[in-house]
Amino acid sequence: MATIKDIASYCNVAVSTVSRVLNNHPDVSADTREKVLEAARRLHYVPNNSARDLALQQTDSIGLVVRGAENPFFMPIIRAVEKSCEEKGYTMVLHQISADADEVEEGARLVTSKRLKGLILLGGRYDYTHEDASAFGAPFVCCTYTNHFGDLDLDAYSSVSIDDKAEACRAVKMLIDKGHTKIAILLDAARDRSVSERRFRGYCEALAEAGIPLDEGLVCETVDDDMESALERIESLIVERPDITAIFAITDTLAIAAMKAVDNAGRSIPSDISIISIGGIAMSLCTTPTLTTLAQPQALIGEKAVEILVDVLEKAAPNSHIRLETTLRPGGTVGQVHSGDLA
Amino acid sequence: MATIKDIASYCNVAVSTVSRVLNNHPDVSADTREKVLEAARRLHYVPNNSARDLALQQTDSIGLVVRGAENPFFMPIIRAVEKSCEEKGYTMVLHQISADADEVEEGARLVTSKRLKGLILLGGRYDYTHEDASAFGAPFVCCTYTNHFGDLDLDAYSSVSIDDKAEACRAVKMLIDKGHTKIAILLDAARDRSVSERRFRGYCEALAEAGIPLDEGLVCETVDDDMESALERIESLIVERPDITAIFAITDTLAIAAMKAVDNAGRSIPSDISIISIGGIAMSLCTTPTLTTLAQPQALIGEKAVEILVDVLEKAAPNSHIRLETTLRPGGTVGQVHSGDLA
DNA sequence: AACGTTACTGGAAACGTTTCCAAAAATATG
DNA sequence: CATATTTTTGGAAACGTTTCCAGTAACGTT
Repeated sequence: MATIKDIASYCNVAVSTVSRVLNNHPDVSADTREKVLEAARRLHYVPNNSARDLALQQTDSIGLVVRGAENPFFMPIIRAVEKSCEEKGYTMVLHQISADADEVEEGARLVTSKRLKGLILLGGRYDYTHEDASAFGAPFVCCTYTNHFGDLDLDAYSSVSIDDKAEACRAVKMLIDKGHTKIAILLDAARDRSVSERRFRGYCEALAEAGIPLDEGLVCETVDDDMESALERIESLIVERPDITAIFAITDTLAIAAMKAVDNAGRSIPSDISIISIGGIAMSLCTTPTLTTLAQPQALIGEKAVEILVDVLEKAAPNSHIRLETTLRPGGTVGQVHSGDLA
Repeated sequence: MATIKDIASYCNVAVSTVSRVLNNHPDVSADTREKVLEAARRLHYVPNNSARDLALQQTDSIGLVVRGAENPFFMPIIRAVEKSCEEKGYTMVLHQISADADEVEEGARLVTSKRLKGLILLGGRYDYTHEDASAFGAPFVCCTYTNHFGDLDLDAYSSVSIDDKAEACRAVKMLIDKGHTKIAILLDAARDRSVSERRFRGYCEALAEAGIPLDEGLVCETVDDDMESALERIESLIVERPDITAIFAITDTLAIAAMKAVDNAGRSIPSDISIISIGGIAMSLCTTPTLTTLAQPQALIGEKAVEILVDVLEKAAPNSHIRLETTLRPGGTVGQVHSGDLA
């Protein structure tokens, strides 16, 4: 493995000169530059990142902390993050955390132990503070809607996300427009300060606008990272509340579990029960009937997250918050409310 | 950020002593050890990996190269790999490659540029050579069945996998036992030298044993990383060959696409067409009917892969090949062949 | 021709570890 | 108690970069 020193002695120049060439520093003559590059090629020089990082007191690693990565929804995002990192010369370090882990604590540990330059958070909260930001000790981007909250420290970090509340509201309204009033909502994990909570708010808003009172019995919380338990939980909801005519699932995964649960209960979709969700995973194209979902631009989320982070890192750009939109992917799971239920 | 030097001056000992304590070297007295550890705690010492790696001329990174990571099947494996790496003090570096990329080339590039200590391959070929192994420049474990081929260099690398051929044979036999003879097979990507090919061989073997001739018209190759095109491809198969009564899909994802295709064609499962696959993804519990599949021990694959690799790395253990078994997850997609089709 | 610029280059220190070797201290042996 | 042995410690070099500072060379300007 050739080193800079090897190149230097090979070319009869100083180590510092070689380093300058390799880093495209301006103060070096054209012919020595050529000579050095030629030698580097000839000797198959590969830079030693450890040494570089040590000298520069840095790393080229960006951490991707994801909660609930078994959710297929995240995979395209992870892929996009990795690809974008690669393109910009960074290394993505993936770290999955369990549902009940504290992402700030884990993230902070990661940043110091792996000397990460920045962090991207998937599936975390929406309300980080300056305190959290300084706990991390590195800039971070969270992929959860964070804007428009008066009490948040929006300049402490960046975010890339859809407007969870608005999109949820949109989804539920589509059900209401079809005449549904008994609309259940499927939430994952703790509702508190998460995507779950924002979408729940959207659900509430849509109901409120339509003058439908919130029925706590229609609110169903499950644990997302376990399909079986989710299924169980939804099944009992459907049995307990036979008056349900529609379900809004906050993720495709939950929607798919719900479809199964509905089927298990001997009801059919969409004639008995309509289902809509937010997500856009590939698998939802293959349910029967095809799942009606508000599809998020998954790859774009990943790309934008890296873009923002790198700007903050390299250009000292201010933190920013990007809002993306979903696109309705019409399927066959939403129908007019059954006439018998209207009575 | 406290360094070893800080600890040394704080304790009035030499830098080398501190290093020894931190690395659990034996030659250090109990009380200095205690004193140093106390100081380390007090000063919030975090080791600098770059420096460590530089001195040791190594990295603690293990590369996970995965082809087709959009397949939800891989996610639990990825997670297990990350977890195991963490536990053993390594960092997993995930790298996704496209369907047509050469994993040896990509892997080799990765090993030098990121100075990886070892490699784990997901979704690659089954027939690596000594040449490939030395191209990598680091030990590697592939998660594809590799054993029992006379012409392979089995001591050049390790593997962890189910016996693809045997398991495929088992699956197809289950269909044959139900009276099916017109059994289609769904393969992803290029059949050549991949999991796909091994499972195809199992399919052939089962047919041969039952005296059923291979019908090339029942062999359907798709591209796995695109649900839509897979769906399309399978739909036309079903239309072209209305005599099909059963489908063996080599992955759950393909099976789910097939279920949709069958439904689109107005046929029903399992009364018209039976489906079985190899996989075990969580989502397959939520299809209607529930997918009958031979479930792989996903987490175990990841754990074992890391275990083997670390043994090779740390204890210079010889390369080894681990075979795991699937467990039948009975669903509702396999039924007796329809009497009308028996004629 | 002397000088001041500018363009380029080399030397050396620094980054935070590990590890070899030698020295010092502690302990055992006669 | 002197010596031999073992245990524990310190000093210094090394890992491969980057970068600051000083120095040389080339060049134009008066």
